[in-house]
Amino acid sequence: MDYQFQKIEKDWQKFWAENKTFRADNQSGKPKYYVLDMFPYPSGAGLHVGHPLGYIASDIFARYKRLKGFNVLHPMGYDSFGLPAEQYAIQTGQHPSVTTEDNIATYRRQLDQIGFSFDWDREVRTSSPDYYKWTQWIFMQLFNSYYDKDADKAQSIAKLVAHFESNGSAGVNAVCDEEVLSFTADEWKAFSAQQQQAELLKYRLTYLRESTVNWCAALGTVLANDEVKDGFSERGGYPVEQKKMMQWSMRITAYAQRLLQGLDHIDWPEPLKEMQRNWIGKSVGASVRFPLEASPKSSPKERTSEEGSNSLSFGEGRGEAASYIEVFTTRVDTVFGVSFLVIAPEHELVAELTTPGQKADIETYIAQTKKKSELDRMADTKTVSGAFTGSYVTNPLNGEKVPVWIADYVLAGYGTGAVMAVPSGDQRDFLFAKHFNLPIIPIIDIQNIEIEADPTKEGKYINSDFINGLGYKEATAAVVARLEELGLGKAKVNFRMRDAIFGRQRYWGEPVPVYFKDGLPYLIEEQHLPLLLPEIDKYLPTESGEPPLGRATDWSYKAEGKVSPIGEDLEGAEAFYAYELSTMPGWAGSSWYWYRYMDAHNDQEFASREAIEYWKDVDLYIGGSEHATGHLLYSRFWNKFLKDIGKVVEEEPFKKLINQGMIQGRSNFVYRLIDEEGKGTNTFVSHGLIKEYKTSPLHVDVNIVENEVLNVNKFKAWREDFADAEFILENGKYICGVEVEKMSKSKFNVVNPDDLIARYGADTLRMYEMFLGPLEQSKPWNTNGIEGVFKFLRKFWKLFHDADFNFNVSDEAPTKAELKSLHKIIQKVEQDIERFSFNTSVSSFMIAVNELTDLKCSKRAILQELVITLAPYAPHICEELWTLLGNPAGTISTAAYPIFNPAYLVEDEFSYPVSFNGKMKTNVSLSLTMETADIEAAVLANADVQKYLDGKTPKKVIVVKGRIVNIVI
RNA sequence: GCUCAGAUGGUGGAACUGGUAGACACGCAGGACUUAAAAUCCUGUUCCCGUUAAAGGAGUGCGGGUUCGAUUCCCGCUCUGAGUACCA
Repeated sequence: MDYQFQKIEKDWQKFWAENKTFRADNQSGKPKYYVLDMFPYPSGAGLHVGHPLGYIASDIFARYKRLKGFNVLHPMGYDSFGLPAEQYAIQTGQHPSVTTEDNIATYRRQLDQIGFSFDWDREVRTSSPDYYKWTQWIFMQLFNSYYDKDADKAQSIAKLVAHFESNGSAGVNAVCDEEVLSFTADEWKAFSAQQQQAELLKYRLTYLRESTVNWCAALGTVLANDEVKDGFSERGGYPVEQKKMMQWSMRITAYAQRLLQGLDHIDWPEPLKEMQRNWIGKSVGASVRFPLEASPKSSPKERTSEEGSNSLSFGEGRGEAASYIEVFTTRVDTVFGVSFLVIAPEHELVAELTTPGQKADIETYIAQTKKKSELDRMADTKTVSGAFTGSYVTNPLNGEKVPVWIADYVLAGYGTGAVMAVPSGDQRDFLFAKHFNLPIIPIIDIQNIEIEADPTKEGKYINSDFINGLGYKEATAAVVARLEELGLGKAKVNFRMRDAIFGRQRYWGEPVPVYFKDGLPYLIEEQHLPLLLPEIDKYLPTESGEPPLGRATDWSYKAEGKVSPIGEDLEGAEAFYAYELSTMPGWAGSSWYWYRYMDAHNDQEFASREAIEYWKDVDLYIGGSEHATGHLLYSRFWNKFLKDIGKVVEEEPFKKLINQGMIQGRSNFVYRLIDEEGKGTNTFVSHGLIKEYKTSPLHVDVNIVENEVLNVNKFKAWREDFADAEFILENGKYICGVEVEKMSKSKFNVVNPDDLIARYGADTLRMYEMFLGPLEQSKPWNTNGIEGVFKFLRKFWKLFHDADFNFNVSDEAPTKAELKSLHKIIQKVEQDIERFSFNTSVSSFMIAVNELTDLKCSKRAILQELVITLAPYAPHICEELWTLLGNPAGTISTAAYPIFNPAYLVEDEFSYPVSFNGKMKTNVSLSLTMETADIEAAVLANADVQKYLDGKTPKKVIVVKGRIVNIVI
């Protein structure tokens, strides 16, 4: 039979499913290997040809590892909570779970067609209650934990309570809100339960607080920083504004240092690690307090907690007048160059600092900055603007009077929202000083500040009191020491990363397992998990602007017992408490899912101890780099937390990570002829001739174009108005234009894997996706060339068959040449897979099959091994041939990868390339056992070489044994 | 602006540690088979000069450098893509 891929592929996919060929066991004598793909959000559009790229690569790797004797865990699931299903629900009234279900069915069908070796018994769906029960459970553990800086890990909140009970707040070194109370043990005990709860909330790893959020009115929800691009929502492109809201947050900043350090120990692409480093944004510097002019010197040592908190930290606490402004600086050595202070327009002290005389100015300026959108503010970095408050602070080291300004180049969200301006060393301060005529004080002898600021660290200090004459390092140390002595500053590490907002005003997400009592949040009891998403009448905010869950009629909790059903006797109604109305964000379910695969059906734990200790972590994770600062950071955070509380064993979840490149679209164009009146005609000009005519380009469906040649008949059938289109051809063909764009329906450049599989089969698709180029490189999809891979598989099939397609394999002993071809490919594929260079192994397979075809090789000894090496790439055809070779069905998946024998590659002769001054001219074939001196003599004696020498004596002859001869003349 | 990645034939790409640049495939051209087409097979295909062959010259974004020898290493520049954006 000819290569009948459709039948073969269907048969084997059925066989794998029925026999659970790829089921992984949680115990095995084999070493474990965990290959994970980033699970997809099941969108309504289904898979396009770009999606499976990473899945194919990981599948090849997983299948290869099985052949290499590993117990491989290779699961797949769905990140099935998300906005699109909800948007669709709003439009159609259809429950998101219904559309999600449908979309998953489509995904599953498409995935199955490609022949992946997933263990489907372990499938997870983040929107399934069996799954989100454990997402909620992890949330509860976070709520019940705080970060102890001395132990440098998360600890049970009970431990903190015990500390408060015996020692009060003294000696607590924890990551917390900036405004925590100082109290004794007795005072703590005297607090009401409510006061205690309010205080503990300031320490919990997930907590509620009023924060400035990215509010997207069009989507009706808040967005995480990584979901906002240039002031617009990443999804949909709607405007995003800053708004203050009560929000659940995750204290990820507690882990900033560990998240940073962990990067040094994982095998991830360097650019991705760099992105995380930038996102975390560690800067080492100092905090410095500038006392306010009029007020008496503060006694700042009483403050309990600003350390480690990343948030704004102003004043002495609530209700009291501030006595200083705190700034963060990375150049504390330049403190004698401070000629003014700048605080953000949103800074808490602005009103207090503004003198009556300056009030009008300041108010005008604030109004002006408020009007500017986030986008304008970012785009416009050149215009200098600001206003003087009228107040002064004192330089803590030289007592000089320093004016306080406000300006929008200082961001409220970073550091303390205030900077000490050193115009001689900082370009922004320099421009500001020039613009407003403020003094610019040189502080380093070699500084050149004629035209711009000079941030040098070289040279000696001048105009700088006790550090005059010192160098950078000593000066910094001396200034910090003096500030500490004065109690007006200290060395400080600042992180740019903020705590992550953990709530969406949306329906289609995990409910937060929290109810409210007297305005404070409490966890529901663990036995009541999962807290199921309630049914609601429509998926919109309530009339009063509450999130959609506010529409649920029975959305409350009875602490001692059960969830209140509607219409229940209202006796004891005061014991029913309202649930949280927001739901968890998209990243909640994806921040731990790799553990659920380890033990997907466990209803006692998120995964059993045994399963976690066996599988430990993900050995290879493949996915897109777009998740660099979202999913991949949050997952590392949750993993570290789970490690801290002893639930998992590894500090980092993903040992090795590979980013597959994005597949871009490749659009084709036709060119409509424009007539004299400037109107479009129904005549189309071939691309090569468009310079001679007036035309306008028009996207054309790439599926009716082959090798840039338009199928004219299909084009006429494509759209009614083209039915009687006419064409101006070149060489009898209509050639289309080409452009690389995003793959999207509106550009008619979407290529569907289903169509390609129907035409060429999954094995061809798999190999072609790999053949396209290096996995990590982004590239446009181009179906041109898929024929080459298809031909290769047919040729491969033919090796096992005679001219009439009868299966025909001989048991003759292989020749040296055949063994050489085989072992070349065994070695090559092994090396290529280990370095994830799948495209080069496809070429090598082609070379091997070409060679064996030329050798007319049909020997079992060769082909049986070749089939195993190809099986990870083209599993269906290999299963079929493996069975035809007489092996039990399905056993190729666990066959042993052939052992490479270098002896078969040993050559005794080598054709030395001989170059003259580095330019290759001729070859001389010599024995590989020859020594350098003999090679030189033999080469020089060669007739061709003599000809090139043309009687000249070589100046030098370089001989590299087994490689090259270079003659210098 | 900063950070990172990249630039090789008509196209996708290969060349792994500095050692024959262009493997493999597409496309194109020519040929075989065929009444014809499709399919299949064979040959050629970096560019320039050359009637063919030979011979010669140029050549991995641009300009320099190191080296017997550079796509590979170093310096400077241009362009493309990604991330980030007044981070004090």
